[in-house]
Amino acid sequence: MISRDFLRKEFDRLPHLFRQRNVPAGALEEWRDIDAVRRMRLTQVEGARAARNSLSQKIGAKRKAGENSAGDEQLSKEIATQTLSLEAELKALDERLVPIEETLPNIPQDDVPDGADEAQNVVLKTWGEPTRFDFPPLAHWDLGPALGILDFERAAKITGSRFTVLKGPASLLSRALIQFCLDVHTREHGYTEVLPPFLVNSASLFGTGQLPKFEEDLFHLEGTDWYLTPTAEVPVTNLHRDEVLSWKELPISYCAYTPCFRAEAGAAGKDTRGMIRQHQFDKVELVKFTSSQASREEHERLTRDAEDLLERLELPYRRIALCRGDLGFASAKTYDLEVFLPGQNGYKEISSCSNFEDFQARRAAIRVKVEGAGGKPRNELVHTLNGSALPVGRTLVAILENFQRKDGSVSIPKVLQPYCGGLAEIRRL
RNA sequence: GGAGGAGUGGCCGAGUGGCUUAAGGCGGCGGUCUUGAAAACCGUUGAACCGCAAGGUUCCGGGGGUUCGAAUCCCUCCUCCUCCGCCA
Repeated sequence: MISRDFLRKEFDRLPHLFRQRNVPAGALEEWRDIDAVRRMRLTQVEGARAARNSLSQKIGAKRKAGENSAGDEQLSKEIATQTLSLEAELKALDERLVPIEETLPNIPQDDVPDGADEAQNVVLKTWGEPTRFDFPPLAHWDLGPALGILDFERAAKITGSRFTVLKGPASLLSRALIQFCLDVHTREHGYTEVLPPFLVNSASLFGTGQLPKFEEDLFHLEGTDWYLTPTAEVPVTNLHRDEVLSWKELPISYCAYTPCFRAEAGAAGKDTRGMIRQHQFDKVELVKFTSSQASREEHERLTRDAEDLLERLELPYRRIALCRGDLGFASAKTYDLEVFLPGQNGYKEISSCSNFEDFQARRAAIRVKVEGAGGKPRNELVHTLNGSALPVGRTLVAILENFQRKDGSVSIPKVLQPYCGGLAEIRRL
């Protein structure tokens, strides 16, 4: 959420700050008009309350002294009756104001490239060369079933489309990847591992920005307030919801493995083959809580932590800066990492590393006690960041496609072999 | 699932209708003392909102109600604890 104070003070600049960010037409003007009336009503209501409070005090004193207070009691009642409609109006204005504020997206950092959609994203760096083969490389949806390690048909039978059964070495590799990612982050990158609940409530989803705007992307458990988590970002960021942290603790860095569940509403016909876009996938996620001063630097570091894994796995990738129009709702700046997939002869998103600044922290009330002017302690909103490092399914796809050999077998990246009991290659089951 | 008990500031905890402007303690911050630190002592220290300011309003798990007045009484929901049942 954007602060009300900021909206007021910077109102004239808002159309510029929100350009290309998909803000409904007229929403800002509507917000300004309601806010102006609301402040007038608030002042009136609070004045009436102050009058009643002082009357109540007076009544108490009179009664104690044994004096008659009937006149003051009558007056207090009259004020209450007169204020009733004013209070109702104030409540109604709030109920119109808050939904507008809740659906305004975050404001991008000033170095985020202009652009309406993904076509205007900017390639910042490329690591490695697209893998070359002296034979026509297969896509994983052909390679996997041929090896007998990916089974899309039976998954569809058990559950439906956009699910996959992993078998034998694929299942092993999946497990190895989770372990590998967590080990590197905890032992070398300074993250603390967390294993959170996979079901989250609506307050948590509101905190990170999935609700109320994106409910259709989620799986909701009927008759409950529980949703299947779409990413570990939700439970892990909400670890500190409604808390005041100490500046000494920052930055806090967590990594977490969870399965992720996405309804993929509106994705019909997109990436329907293979296991690129699934209703359920495993992912290791990085989440940081930082001071406002440190968040840009920590964003670079977090992105490097994700890239480091791809480099160790010998997977060619590039780093993309998302343009304003392609930025997610809550993000102030996002780097996407794209891995090279021979089966599609192109780069495909494998990680998304975002700085949300105080947008999520304001929604989730995550604060830090800092020293303010004159040494007085005061609360400041933290900055939250997160990134995938790495999603297991897409990484598995990248390994299968990049490490395939002419005879249809697949070699296993060196760093993963110890995690696979020394297994060096996958052959047909 | 059943029966009891309990939710008060960053933490602990007092408070059963108006001297609560939430006592006291811990922790934090500043100071005195000290070569430095510790201890001791002194001071200070919740949040949101309206307002240029003075000042004001709201918040004692959430919501609703009674009352001139609610942390305190009533209703309801949530969470935690204890015991019982069931269970990996």
